[in-house]
Amino acid sequence: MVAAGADLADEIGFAALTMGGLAERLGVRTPSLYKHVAGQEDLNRRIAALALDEARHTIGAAIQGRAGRDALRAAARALRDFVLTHPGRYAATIGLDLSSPDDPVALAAARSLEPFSAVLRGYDIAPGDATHALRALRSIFHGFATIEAGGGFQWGTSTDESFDWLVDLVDLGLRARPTQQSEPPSPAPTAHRGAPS
Amino acid sequence: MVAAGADLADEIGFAALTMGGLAERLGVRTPSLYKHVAGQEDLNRRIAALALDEARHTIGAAIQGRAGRDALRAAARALRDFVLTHPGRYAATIGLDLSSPDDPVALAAARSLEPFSAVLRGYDIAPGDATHALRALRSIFHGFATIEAGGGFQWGTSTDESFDWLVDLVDLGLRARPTQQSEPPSPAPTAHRGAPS
DNA sequence: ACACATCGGCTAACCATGATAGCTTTTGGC
DNA sequence: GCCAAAAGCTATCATGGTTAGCCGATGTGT
Repeated sequence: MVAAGADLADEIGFAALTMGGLAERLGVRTPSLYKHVAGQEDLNRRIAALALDEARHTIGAAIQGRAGRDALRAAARALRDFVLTHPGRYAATIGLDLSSPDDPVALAAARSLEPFSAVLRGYDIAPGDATHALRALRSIFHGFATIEAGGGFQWGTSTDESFDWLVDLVDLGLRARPTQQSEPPSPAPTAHRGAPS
Repeated sequence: MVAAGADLADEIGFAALTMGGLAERLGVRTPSLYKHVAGQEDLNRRIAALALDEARHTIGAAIQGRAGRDALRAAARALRDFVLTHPGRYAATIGLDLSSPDDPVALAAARSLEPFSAVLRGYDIAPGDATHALRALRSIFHGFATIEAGGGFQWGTSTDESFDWLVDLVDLGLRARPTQQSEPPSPAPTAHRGAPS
């Protein structure tokens, strides 16, 4: 049922998703939905959790076997494709209340950054800068994808080209940064936990 | 009245802005508002236009007398400050319908990019890449500011530091890009019109 | 076979909000 | 003081989220 809501949101826009609309889509009366979700807020959060997990899996699959700029490119493209093909789902993930750290949505949000964390392992980032770098990647590609999905880029210039240009910009910036001196004594950060940013 | 709506949106969040709430704030009954705006949609767009103009002026003032990285930093900080101090106004500017090119909101949106266009004149960007670079700056700082304003950055790590790190990343990326060969024969792009992206 | 708990649906009703119609009051120029 | 425009009001309606309380189907333990 949450999946049906997510599909409907992708079709008509997340802001236009109503309990009545979803009930109609399911061939059911509105109050029946309350046997499955606690209300619209609950529905929205479940769609968000679904979207975050789907995005993580898709992006994770896209970077398999890649590293460095290839991985960055693949991850960024996978995110962009996800947002363009599932704008409603993705919109559900914006502006969530994440204050309860063990809430399923907050966990999904934290885990959704794992692929980007993996991408950063292909660059020479000082351990103390890991959070900054992760926040940077997230901001950058979230920003592009949401503006593009919202029709914010006017003009004829190809957004595909702009996107590739942006990926190159980020790759160059990550490399141009003064490299950290040799290997730190402590073991490299392991992957057992995606760092929430 | 639009300004009162913008202030209220900053206080309670743009999504929570209602005609009834604004009427109460103004000490007036709801239908009276319809003598001034055509409806909620119209109110939202007017708030968006106000916000875009205010942001443009604030960012424009911040980059006066600066160039290169200083200008980039100043512009990015001014945008971030604007979003953090006026989250409701800024949220009104997201996802606007810009399909009518001579609509006041579309004009304000196009003009709002002028300061970033000016910042880019401090870098050696090939003319054909101007739109890409402008879209990049917009995506990057929009992304960071909206995620931060929405409480999306968890953890204790300072968002101030992350922001400065991001600005450096962009500056380095813009400089590391293979430089265009010498001066183009045509005159440098003038400032008389901000390029909508 | 039967009692019954559970699940998932229903109708009816309520409340908040956006919107419109039509009337009244305020106000400012003459 | 007159009058038209500006700005307010009450009354009313539609939509959408939500709750309460009821009903039928299903499946299980005795």
